[in-house]
Amino acid sequence: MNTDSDPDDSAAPAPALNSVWTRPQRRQKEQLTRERIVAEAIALLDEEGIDALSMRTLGQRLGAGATSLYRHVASKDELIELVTDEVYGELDVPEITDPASWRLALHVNAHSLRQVGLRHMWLMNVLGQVGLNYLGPNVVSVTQRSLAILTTAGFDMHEAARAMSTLSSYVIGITSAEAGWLSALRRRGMSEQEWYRVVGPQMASAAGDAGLAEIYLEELKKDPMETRLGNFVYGLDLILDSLEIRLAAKLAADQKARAAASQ
Amino acid sequence: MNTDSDPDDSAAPAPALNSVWTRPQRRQKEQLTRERIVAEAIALLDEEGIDALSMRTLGQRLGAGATSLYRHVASKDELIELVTDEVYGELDVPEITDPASWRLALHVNAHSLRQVGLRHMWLMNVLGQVGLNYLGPNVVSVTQRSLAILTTAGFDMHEAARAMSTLSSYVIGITSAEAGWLSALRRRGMSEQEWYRVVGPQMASAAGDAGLAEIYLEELKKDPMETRLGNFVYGLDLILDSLEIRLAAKLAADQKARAAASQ
DNA sequence: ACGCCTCTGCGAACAGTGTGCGCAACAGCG
DNA sequence: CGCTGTTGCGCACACTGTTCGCAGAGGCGT
Repeated sequence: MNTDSDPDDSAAPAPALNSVWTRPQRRQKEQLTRERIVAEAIALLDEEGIDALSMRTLGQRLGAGATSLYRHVASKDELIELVTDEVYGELDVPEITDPASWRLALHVNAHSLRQVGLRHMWLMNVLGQVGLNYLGPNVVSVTQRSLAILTTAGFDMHEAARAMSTLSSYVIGITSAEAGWLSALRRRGMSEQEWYRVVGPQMASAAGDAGLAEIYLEELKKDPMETRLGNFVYGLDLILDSLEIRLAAKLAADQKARAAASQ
Repeated sequence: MNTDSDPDDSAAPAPALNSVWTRPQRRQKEQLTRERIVAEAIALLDEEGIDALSMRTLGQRLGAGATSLYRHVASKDELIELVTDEVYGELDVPEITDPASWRLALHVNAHSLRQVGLRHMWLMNVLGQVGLNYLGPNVVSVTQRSLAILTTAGFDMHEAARAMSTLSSYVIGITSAEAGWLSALRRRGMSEQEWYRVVGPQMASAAGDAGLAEIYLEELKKDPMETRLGNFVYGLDLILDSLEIRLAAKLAADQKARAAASQ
């Protein structure tokens, strides 16, 4: 179009410094895919926390522009939905055939959920906000397999759903608190002992009663990670104990009914 | 400075239309205080949800500029902390003298927490994100009084703390899911029945097994609010049952030890 | 080999966000 | 009257999520 000093044959229509060399050869680097985006988002979330996840920084880490992501993901909310489902795939939900092993299976299941929640500290946040609105394949599969544990144990579908709701509410609730606590510590760059030392006196003074502070001071002596695990197991066993009792009662009632029917 | 047609005596130093009448007489309207800010923030949160809370809109509702709020509140996070503590004041934590009435007291306590969480649907979100890092007066007071229920029941401080953690984790977890569910519905402007009708088939097709969808279809027939309350009570009783058993065991052991000591 | 057509990436832009800075107006004091 | 400390706020900055229209590239039919 315009006659510039460039000896190139085909004239550049735009600003002149757009030769073959300066121009980025885009398709060289691997393509942007939904899988790559989700994987990188998880990495970013794990490293920097949920506040650090922005489309621009995520795009940067992928060597792409921010808006390019929208070709593969409709919105940030949808991305979070995808990411959540992906992480749900890490859950360990044992399949059982022997009805008697239901308790162990639930134990493993609960611990697995807690571990995943602590590995990805943003997860519990998201789960709390969303309830059970996400219907990704992994979420659905996990729910089904979890329910299967309880139904093969002998619960009917109705009670199995309620029991599962109780159990996962508890695990999500307590792990959410744990993750929030740990990431708050990380943000401030403190260890748990340091924090207790700082806030213990403050707490003791705020409370006329010394009862609360007493516990905190006691925690100082033990390994905090171990303490939290102990607390988790305490509540878990509380729930499982009750389930065991109800199951026994139900099985006895069923057997009685069957005996009465056959007679 | 400039000679305009205004017969006013004192010349305006800045753009001319700054007379005594156009100038807002600020101190007429009641002052901005931390209490007013917190109260209005709660109102805004309840009406529009947590995403709608911005310093600008909050300032607007108070008839003030956005940055004026920062004279009374250090940051938005601190505001949320204040708001959370304020709402904690709504909780009903019965004080008991008769050790035998612990179960009723915890029942009331748990229901109260759920009600507050449903009244302020943003609360559970915040609680999940934060664990027990907020140390406002109401939060501390509630924690103490909740623990008091369990200690007067006969638990030692250590187990009381664990039991309380279990209980509140469960309530927060399940109420968080419930609130997330309800506010998602409100955002879409659907009733619960409508949603089940839409998503039920989708769910049934995603799951090869029809077990999951079966429950959802069953829910369609009953009052959803009642169903959710039933689910909540189921899990609550699960936990309280176990606590009752442990308490009985502990009391028996204590009595035995006392008898052995006195003999 | 050419033209075309769909797909993918991206720069610019828009409306909003939380928040620091410095200036103006006021209340209460001496 | 002036001084001083408190309170409100306009401006500005660095971000955010998201839309739009354009520019290349790959694949296809002819």
